[in-house]
Amino acid sequence: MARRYVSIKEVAARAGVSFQTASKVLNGGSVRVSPETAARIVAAAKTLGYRPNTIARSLVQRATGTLGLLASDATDVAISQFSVAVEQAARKRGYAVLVGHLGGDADGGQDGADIVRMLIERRVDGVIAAAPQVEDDTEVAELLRTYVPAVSLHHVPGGQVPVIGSTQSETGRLATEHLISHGHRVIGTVTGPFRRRVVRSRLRGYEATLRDAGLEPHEDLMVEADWTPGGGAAAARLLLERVPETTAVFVHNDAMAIGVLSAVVKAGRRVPADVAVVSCDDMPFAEHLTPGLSTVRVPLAETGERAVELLLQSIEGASVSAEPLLLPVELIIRDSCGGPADH
Amino acid sequence: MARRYVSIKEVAARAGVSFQTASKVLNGGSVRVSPETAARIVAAAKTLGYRPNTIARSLVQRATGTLGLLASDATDVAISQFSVAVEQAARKRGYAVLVGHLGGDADGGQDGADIVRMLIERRVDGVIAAAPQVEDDTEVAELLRTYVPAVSLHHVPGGQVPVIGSTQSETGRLATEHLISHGHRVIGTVTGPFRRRVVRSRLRGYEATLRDAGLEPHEDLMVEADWTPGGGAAAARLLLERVPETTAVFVHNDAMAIGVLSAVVKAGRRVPADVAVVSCDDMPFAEHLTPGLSTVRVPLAETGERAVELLLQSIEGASVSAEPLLLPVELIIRDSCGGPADH
DNA sequence: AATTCGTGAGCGAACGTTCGTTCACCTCCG
DNA sequence: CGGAGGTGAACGAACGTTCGCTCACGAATT
Repeated sequence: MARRYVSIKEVAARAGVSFQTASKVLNGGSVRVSPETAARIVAAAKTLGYRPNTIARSLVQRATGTLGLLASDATDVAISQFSVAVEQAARKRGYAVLVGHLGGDADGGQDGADIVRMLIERRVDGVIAAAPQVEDDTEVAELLRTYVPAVSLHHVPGGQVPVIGSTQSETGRLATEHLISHGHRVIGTVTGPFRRRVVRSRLRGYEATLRDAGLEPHEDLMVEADWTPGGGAAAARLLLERVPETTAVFVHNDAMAIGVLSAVVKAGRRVPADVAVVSCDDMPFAEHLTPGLSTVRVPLAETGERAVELLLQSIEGASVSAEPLLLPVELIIRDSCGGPADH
Repeated sequence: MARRYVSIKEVAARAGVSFQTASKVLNGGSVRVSPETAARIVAAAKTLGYRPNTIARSLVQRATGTLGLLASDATDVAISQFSVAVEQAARKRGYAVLVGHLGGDADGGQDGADIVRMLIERRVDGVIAAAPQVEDDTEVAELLRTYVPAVSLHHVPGGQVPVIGSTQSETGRLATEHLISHGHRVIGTVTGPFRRRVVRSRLRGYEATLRDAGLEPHEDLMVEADWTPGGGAAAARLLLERVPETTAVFVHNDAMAIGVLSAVVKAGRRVPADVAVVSCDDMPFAEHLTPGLSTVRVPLAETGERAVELLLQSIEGASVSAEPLLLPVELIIRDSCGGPADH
């Protein structure tokens, strides 16, 4: 209780020097101070328990060494993987991370702009947006454009904010191609919310691949869900009911895949013998589901790191490409799809 | 590029008032200003795109409105659930959250103190520690004790830091009792790292319950793992190999349970018919595993909220109880344990 | 007509730093 | 022995706010 931080002035007084000199020794760079005084200052700082006040420092330097992270409710494992990667990459480079999580998809990302404003008022040096909900939030876009360097994982209406991500249509293509190569002809898909770009891109990949193989995509085969295991289970039930001939499912994330696997089994079918499943993400648990989940690996941790790098460059004034920086995805074959293709 | 924030002085100049008056209107409380001037100031702020600088505000108010969160690598789903809850609870009360994630358990939590120092230098108003790795880190403990109000989810060596959590021994007891009530006599357990207090508490509950039922706990039945699905799978394999008579397993978290389920099945046994499984946490996916995972629900989101409340009280100077605040746990019965007890 | 009061606004100081400049003193050199 | 040069440290200003006090002015009260 009654804790008080000691300021550099008190340290200086104790060491018998001006506070500016103490500042040079304790925090500043080029020293121009005799070893003895320096030692005296350091000793004083130590016995008083001095901790530099970065708030004051930020004020004069006009930089906080802090990055803001706008994340969608990171109960979503994928997002949380990404956030951790971002924070660790940032800290390695001397930056701290201030987070704001949006509420569920339900409230329409209403508070995205509030969070960004909060970050701006706290004068973060840059913002990383990782929230599909803001894909079409023009208010957020406008704030990011005009106030602070930013990088987004998702499309930003109006542009001018660098985007980083993965080739999502490729994700849909890889999964679908693999299922086709196993001889499947009735391939359903359990997706995230249709209005998300990720979802539409993946669907584009899925549909194009089907057409390339001479199969006509059908509405009944595409079931919208909400990224959660429960949603995935419900969607799978619906799919099998609407199109009982379905022999394969492409699921848009691993969390939903958990639910899909369980729903398929509960419907009395075997995976992969009766229904093959391929998903997206490759979360750490995917390998250990029963059966092992085949999934298109999205390099979330790497994306986080690259996002930080990109943002830091942009903070340092480098002008960054308008073209999205896309990291490659990779199909990881396990058991749920029936193993390696056999053609 | 070349973005510059406009300060309140520029707003004031444009509105033709002193900057202190502008401050009163835009950020301050009690107004004492005529409606017309107020309107003029607000208008000027709007056209200039003024955003208050909380850095400067923090400096004079000696409070940042920011909470620090020291979290263990939140790739762990449970921790990430907790962090999200903390951040949302904090923001609801006007606080932002600055996070620091420790590296894997491997590097011994070496950087825990670094993170806390970083938080302190950024002058967070309080710190929430959610990292088992720091359970016996005296340096972190000392920092928390002397510099900043804090609340921890785990024991803090030397005390004086309020602790919040769940009754962990109860967790072990509930799970074990339920398995015994199903008639199981050879009950193994797949645990987190032995050196963690959570683990030891749960083991205490497990052993005590076995003894109460006249069963002698045996070392071979307790297998240490690392909280991950992969670790859980390996541990389960080892357990079934060492004690093939095992008919039930108590797993220390849902992530490992995923691996345990898969390892049991791969060993040619059925869950729950041959081997019953009960776990801890109740993550959103637990319900949707195959079979549905019975698990002792740990109220992580609620714990996060309570942690924030407790911390805020402590920041406001309330002296808080030395006794850990423990939230109740609850056994959720699904299929992996064989359903409700039938005695 | 003299005094009090309230209202609207200005002003100085402080928060804890960093940064660039100035200053005092000593040594060395011609 | 006088000035140049170098070294160690002090000093003033600024960063963008909040907070408490002062001040001018007009209306209301005596």
